[in-house]
Amino acid sequence: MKPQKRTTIYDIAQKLNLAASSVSRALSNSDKINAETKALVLKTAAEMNYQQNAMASNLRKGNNPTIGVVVPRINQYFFSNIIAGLEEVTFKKGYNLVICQSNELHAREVEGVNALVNQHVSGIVISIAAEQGSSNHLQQVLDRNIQLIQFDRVVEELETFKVVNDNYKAAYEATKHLIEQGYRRIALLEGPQELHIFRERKEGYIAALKDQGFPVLEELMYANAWTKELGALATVKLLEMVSPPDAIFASTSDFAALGVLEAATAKGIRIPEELGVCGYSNEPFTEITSPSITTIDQFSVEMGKTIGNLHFQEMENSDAVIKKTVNIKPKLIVRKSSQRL
Amino acid sequence: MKPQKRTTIYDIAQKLNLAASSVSRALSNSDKINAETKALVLKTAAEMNYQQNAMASNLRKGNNPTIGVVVPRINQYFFSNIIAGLEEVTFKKGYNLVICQSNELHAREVEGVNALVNQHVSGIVISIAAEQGSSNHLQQVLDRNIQLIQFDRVVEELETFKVVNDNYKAAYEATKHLIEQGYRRIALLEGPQELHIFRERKEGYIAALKDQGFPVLEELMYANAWTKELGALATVKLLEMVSPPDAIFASTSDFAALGVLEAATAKGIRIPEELGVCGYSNEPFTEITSPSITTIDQFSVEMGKTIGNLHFQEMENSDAVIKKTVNIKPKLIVRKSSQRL
DNA sequence: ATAATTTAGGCAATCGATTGCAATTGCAAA
DNA sequence: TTTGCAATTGCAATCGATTGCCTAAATTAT
Repeated sequence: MKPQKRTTIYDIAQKLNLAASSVSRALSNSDKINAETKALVLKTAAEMNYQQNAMASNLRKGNNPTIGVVVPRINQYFFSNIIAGLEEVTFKKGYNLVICQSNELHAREVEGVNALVNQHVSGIVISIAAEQGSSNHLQQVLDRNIQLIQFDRVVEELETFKVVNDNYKAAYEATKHLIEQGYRRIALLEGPQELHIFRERKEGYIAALKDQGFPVLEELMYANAWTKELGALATVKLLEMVSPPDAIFASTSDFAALGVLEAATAKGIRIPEELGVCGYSNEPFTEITSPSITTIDQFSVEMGKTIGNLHFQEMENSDAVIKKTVNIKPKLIVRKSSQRL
Repeated sequence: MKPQKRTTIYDIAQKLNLAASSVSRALSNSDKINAETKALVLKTAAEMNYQQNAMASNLRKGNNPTIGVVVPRINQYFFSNIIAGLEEVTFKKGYNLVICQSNELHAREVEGVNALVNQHVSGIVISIAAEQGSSNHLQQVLDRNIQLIQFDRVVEELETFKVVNDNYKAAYEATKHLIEQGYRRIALLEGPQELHIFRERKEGYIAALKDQGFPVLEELMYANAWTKELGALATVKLLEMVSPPDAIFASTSDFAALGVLEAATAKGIRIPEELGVCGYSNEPFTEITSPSITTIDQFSVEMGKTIGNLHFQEMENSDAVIKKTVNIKPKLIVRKSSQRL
C-alpha cells in the first residue's frame, strides 16, 4: 500500500493561494467568506478528494460528537433494540455511537467507561452489569461533565437521568391479569434482587396480591430463575409442592417463561387450563410458542429514542436542570398462555 | 454545571516542575525516563484524576484505534451477533467500535461510511444495504488506505477481504438433506437476486437437485419471499398448484420458514409428514416452534471474531497481502420440520 | 584524572482544524 | 477628496499529546 497522504486544508489553501483559515471558513460554511471563494474552495476540495479530519476538528473545538453506549450484551434483543432506537436519533444529529459490552462483568464495564471518558464523548448511555461493584467510574463521568444517562438497570443513588420501565406497574398488572383470569395460587420467578428492576417487579407482584386480598406466600416465590433452564427447574420444584401454584409469573424473562412452558408440558400439564404463564420482555418468540406466551412489552426501540432525545435536549439547556427519571410505560400483551376465560 | 477544566499533562508537569514531554513519557511507559520520576508522575496523575485526551493523542499519532461497522440493522439477530463477536476481539486490543445502521438504504450507508472516513478509523467492516447503488464510497475507503472488510453481503468486484458464509454449500446440503428424507418436489423461496448471497443459495439448490437426478422446475421457485408474511403467501400459492411441492426450502430466512409453517398448518397440512420445511439462519425461535424448524447456522458470533482477527492480522503485515475471501462453513441443523424417516 | 558513554529530561515542532484579531480592500457617505 | 465602515482574507495562537533532537549530568572505561 502506498501511504498516500490525505489532503488537508493546507493542501487546498496552497493550491488556491489562500490561507488555511479561509479554506476552513469556506468548508464550515461561515458567513465571513466571499461566496465565490467559498464555491471555489468547495469545488477544489471535492476535486482533491478532501475529507475533514474529525480528530483535529474535535480536538480544537473541544468536543466530540459521539455518544458512548455500555450494555451487558450487544446481542440481546432488548439491548440491540435500545441501540437501534438510539442510533436513529443520534444519526440525525450527526453524532456517532461507540459501543462496548460489559458481558455482565463489572471490571469490563469500568474499562469501557474509562475508554469513553478518554475519548471525551459528549455522553454515556449505560445499563449496568449484573455483577455489581463500586460506581466510582460513573461518578467520574459526572465529575468530568459528561452527560450520563442510565437506563433499565440503574444505580439509583447517582443523580443522573434515568430511563426505565415502570417495572412495578408492569408486574402489578400482570399479576392482576392472572388473578382476573381466575388463577388463585400465583407463583413468582424472581431475578437477582441486587438489581432493582427485579426488586420492583417483585414489589408489584406483592402489591397486586395484597390489593386483591390474596395472601403473599414465601413458598411461591422462587429466587434466581432467569434462564430457560432455571425456569424449567423452578417449575418442576414448584409443581412438586403439596399444593402447587396454578399460575407462574416469570418476572425475570421470557426465556424463563419458556422453560416453564416446556417443563409443564413435559409433565402433561395443560396451559392455560391448569397453569397460567406470564413472561417478561416480549421477545419475538413469545408469539410463536404453543401456546403463545403472555408477556410484557418494554418498547425497547422507543426507549432508545427517548434516551437519545433526552441527551440532546439536555445538551441545549445544560444548567439547572433536574435530573429526572423517565418512565416508559410497559404494556401487558395478553396471549394464550394466560387466557382461560 | 461548573465547566471545570480537565487536567492535562501540562497541569501535571507544572505541579511537578517537569516538562510535559517527561510526563508524556512517564505515562506512556517509555524507557527514556527515570523509574522514580515515572512513579511520581503516575501517582500525581492518579491524584489529579488525569485521563488522557484520546483525540489529541490520536491526532498526533495519526491513527485512531477504532473500527467502524456499518450494517443494515443493528437489532437483527445475525448482525448483533456479528457485532458482539467483533467487539470481543477489538476490545482485547483496546480498539473501539463505532456503529452505524444503514436501514437497508444506500444513501444512509454512504453517509455512514463517510463519517467513519472522517474519523480516520483504522478499519471499516460492512455488510451492504439491500438497496444497492454505486460502490464509490467503498472505493474511497480503499483509496484512503483504510482497511475494508466486507461480510455476508459483499460487493464482489471490490478487492477487499470478504468474510462470507458458503451459501452455495449450505443450500446444497439443505436440499440434499430434504431429498434424503424422501421429499420429491422441493420448492425454493428465493431472496432478492441482486444480492449474491441469495443467488448462491439458489445455485446450491439447483446443483443439489441436478446431482441427485431431479428436474429443476421453474414453477417451484418463488421469488422474493423473505418475510414471514411473504413466506406464508408463497406457501398458499405453492400449495394451490396442481401438483404442489412436498417440501419448501425457505432459503431467505427462518422468518419465511415460519410463515410456511403457519400457512401450512392453517391448511391442515402436517409437517413434516406431508410437507418438509427448512429455513436459514438458525434464529433462536426455530428451536421452539412446533414442529421445530430445520435450518442453517451461520456461526455469526464466530464470524464477527474472524472479522476482528482478520483486521489485526492484516494491520501487522499490511503489504503485499492478497485480499482473500474467508468462507465460514455454515452447518445444517436438522430438526423436526424435515425429519420423516 | 580524563575521555567516552549512557541516562534523564527539556525544547520545540508537529498532527489538522478553528478562531480572535489585525490588515487590506472596496465602496459609500460627507 | 477624505473619512468611515463593511466585507474579506491573512496571521498566529490554540486544542493536548507525542517525539526527534539536543544538553547536562551521571556513570563507566581507559
